[in-house]
Amino acid sequence: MSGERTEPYLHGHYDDLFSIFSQKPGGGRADGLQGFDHQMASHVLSPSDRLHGSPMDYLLLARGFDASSSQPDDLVVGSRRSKTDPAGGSDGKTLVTPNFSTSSSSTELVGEEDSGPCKTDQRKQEEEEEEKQAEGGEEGPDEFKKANNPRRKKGEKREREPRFAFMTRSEVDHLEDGYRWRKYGQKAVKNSAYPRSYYRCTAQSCDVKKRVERSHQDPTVVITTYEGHHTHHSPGNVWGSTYSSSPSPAMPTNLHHDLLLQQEFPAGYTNPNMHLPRPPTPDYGLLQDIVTSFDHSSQR
DNA sequence: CGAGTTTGACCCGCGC
DNA sequence: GCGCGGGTCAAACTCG
Repeated sequence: MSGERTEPYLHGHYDDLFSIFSQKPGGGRADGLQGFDHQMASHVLSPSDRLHGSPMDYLLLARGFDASSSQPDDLVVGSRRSKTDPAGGSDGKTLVTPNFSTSSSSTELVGEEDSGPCKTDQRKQEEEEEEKQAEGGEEGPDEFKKANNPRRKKGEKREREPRFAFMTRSEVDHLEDGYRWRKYGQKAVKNSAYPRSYYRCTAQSCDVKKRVERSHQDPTVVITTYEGHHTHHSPGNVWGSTYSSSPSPAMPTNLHHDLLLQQEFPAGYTNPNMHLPRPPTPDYGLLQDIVTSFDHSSQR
C-alpha cells in the first residue's frame, strides 16, 4: 500500500462513486443516484439480509432528498429507528462518531435495512443459557458441544441488528472510525477476488459488528456494513461527548459530510464545488435538519 | 503476556 | 435431502 493517494477528499471521486450505483441493466442514469443497482446492493446486503425486508430496503442516501421518491419507506439515515426501537437506539438525533480518516477516502451511505425485532447476541446467549438450564438432561460429546455453543437454537430465526452500509473510496480496507474493533472472521466472497472481513467492537457489552469488503466491481471502493448501536462512546470520540448524551450509531464520520453535500447538491451532482475539499467539521445543526426531514419522509 | 489476527471447522438458512 | 454460501467460533499464531 503506497498511501500516496493525493486527491483531496472529493476530487473527482463523487461521480465515480455514483456511477457504481447508477448502473442498471437498461443503462441510463436519470438523475444521479436513482438507478441504484440491486446487484451492487446484493454485495452490500446479503441475500439473507434482503429476506428480512423489502428489496428496496437499501436505498441511496441521496434519494431521500427526493420527496417524490417512490420508496422512501424503509430508509432511515443516521437517526436509526427500528420497529422495536422507535427512539432510534439513541436519542434519535445522534450522528456522532469521532474522527474518521478522510485523507484518501470518500464515503456513501448505501442503505439500511430494518430487520424487525432485534435482539443482541448477548441476550440470545442469556436466553439460551436459561433454556439450557430449564431443559437439563444428559449430554453426549456432541450435545455438550452444542450446548456450549452460544449460537442460536434450531428453529430460532436469525435476528439482526439494524444495519448501515457505506461505500468508501479508500486504499485501506479497515477504515478508522474511532472505535476499536477485533477481527473475528474472514471469508472469501463469491464472485469476488476480495475477502470479506468481520469485526466486532472490542468494548465490553457492546455488540456492534462491522463487515468490510471491497467491491469487486470497483476495487477502490470499500463496502463497510455496520450492524447495531454502540453502547458507549468511542475511545477516540472527539465530538460525541459534547454533541450527544447518547451512544452513537455505528457509522463513520464521513457520512456527515456526505449528508451535507447532498443537501446542497441533491440532484445531478455537477456543481463544481464538489471538487473543493470538505469542511473541517460538519454542521450538526444542518445535519439534524436533514436527518429529521428524512425520517419524516421515510415514515409516512 | 495480553490483545489482536488468522484460518479451518462448524452451523444455519436457502434454493434446487 | 443435499449443496452452497454467509456468518461465527475458537485454537493457534503473531505482535508489541
